[in-house]
Amino acid sequence: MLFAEHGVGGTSLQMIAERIGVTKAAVYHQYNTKAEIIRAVAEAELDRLEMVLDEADAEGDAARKRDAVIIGVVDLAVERRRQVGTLLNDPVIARMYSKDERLLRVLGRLDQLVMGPDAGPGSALETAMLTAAISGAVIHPLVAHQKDDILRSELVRLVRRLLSLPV
Amino acid sequence: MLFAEHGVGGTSLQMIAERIGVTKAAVYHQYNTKAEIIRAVAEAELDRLEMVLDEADAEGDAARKRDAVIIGVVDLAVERRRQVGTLLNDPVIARMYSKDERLLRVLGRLDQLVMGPDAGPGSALETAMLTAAISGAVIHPLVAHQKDDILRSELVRLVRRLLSLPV
DNA sequence: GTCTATAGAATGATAGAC
DNA sequence: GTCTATCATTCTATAGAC
Repeated sequence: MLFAEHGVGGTSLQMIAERIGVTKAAVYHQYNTKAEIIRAVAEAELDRLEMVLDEADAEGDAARKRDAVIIGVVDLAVERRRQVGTLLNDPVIARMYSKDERLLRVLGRLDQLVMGPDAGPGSALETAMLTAAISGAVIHPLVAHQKDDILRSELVRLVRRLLSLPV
Repeated sequence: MLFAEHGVGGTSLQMIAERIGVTKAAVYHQYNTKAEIIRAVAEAELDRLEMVLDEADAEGDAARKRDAVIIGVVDLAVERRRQVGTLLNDPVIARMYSKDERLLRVLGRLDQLVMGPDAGPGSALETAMLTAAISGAVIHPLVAHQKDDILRSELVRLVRRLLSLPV
């Protein structure tokens, strides 16, 4: 993904068109502005996260929902290392979505699923740290070379420890 | 900081010059290329991190070093929320420093100080998660509004939990 | 839908005066 | 050291042919 390679602000429509294999004009036929492209990419990533939440929410009780969402989010982050980090960390997207109600709603749902229905308002920091830890760890210089399956199991273990859950 | 606001790739020399209050030509008198500016900013941030490590290393035993580095890194991240995230997450800097020996050496030192002298190679992921969690949490949408002092104490508490340390 | 061609602004970088 | 002026290139975006 180009946004993850050069940052959103450092990616031009020329690059995007060349990567796809068409001209700029063809890209502009699908999207009217660069902002629209950014939005489409961010929304697609949010779709994936929401699917993970939906699947977890289909579980029976709160504990199973929580376990499912932890595994699901870790899987998503490992599978799409760079993209998840871009969504959460790129300053252009951050500015675009700082007041976006969908992003806040999805993060709120994640918070509820992870921390349980009786979570107070103080749980936000814990959830923030959780998502930051996962999305940041998978692209960290110290971990860049790590194999997917080892990364997955270790991340789940550390996340559970962060949440004071039994491993 | 402009790099934190628009990303490194999305920041132009025009913007930098205007922010300082001079012309582009004046900036080019100090730095020969844009890459040189990026490097200077990243090095300054690394300097700060290394100073924190130096102070922690001056403590007596391993446990005190570890406690000092946790508090120092959290303080640094809260004090410079955006900048720390930029150094660790911006793809342009990441590419520039992916094979930089100084960055790897500093992160290695951090790993040693946090995990102790008897830490195995598996500790890298734990340290990666730690730095990612701290640097990512402080700029997270769910936490952006949080006051500095509360953020500081809560982060230290959660970091210690992540490391299985007594709070 | 995709192309060529182009407009007008912004980009990184340089030359030369003060 | 800082300025104005400029260079070649690239940028976002549009017009119009096929």
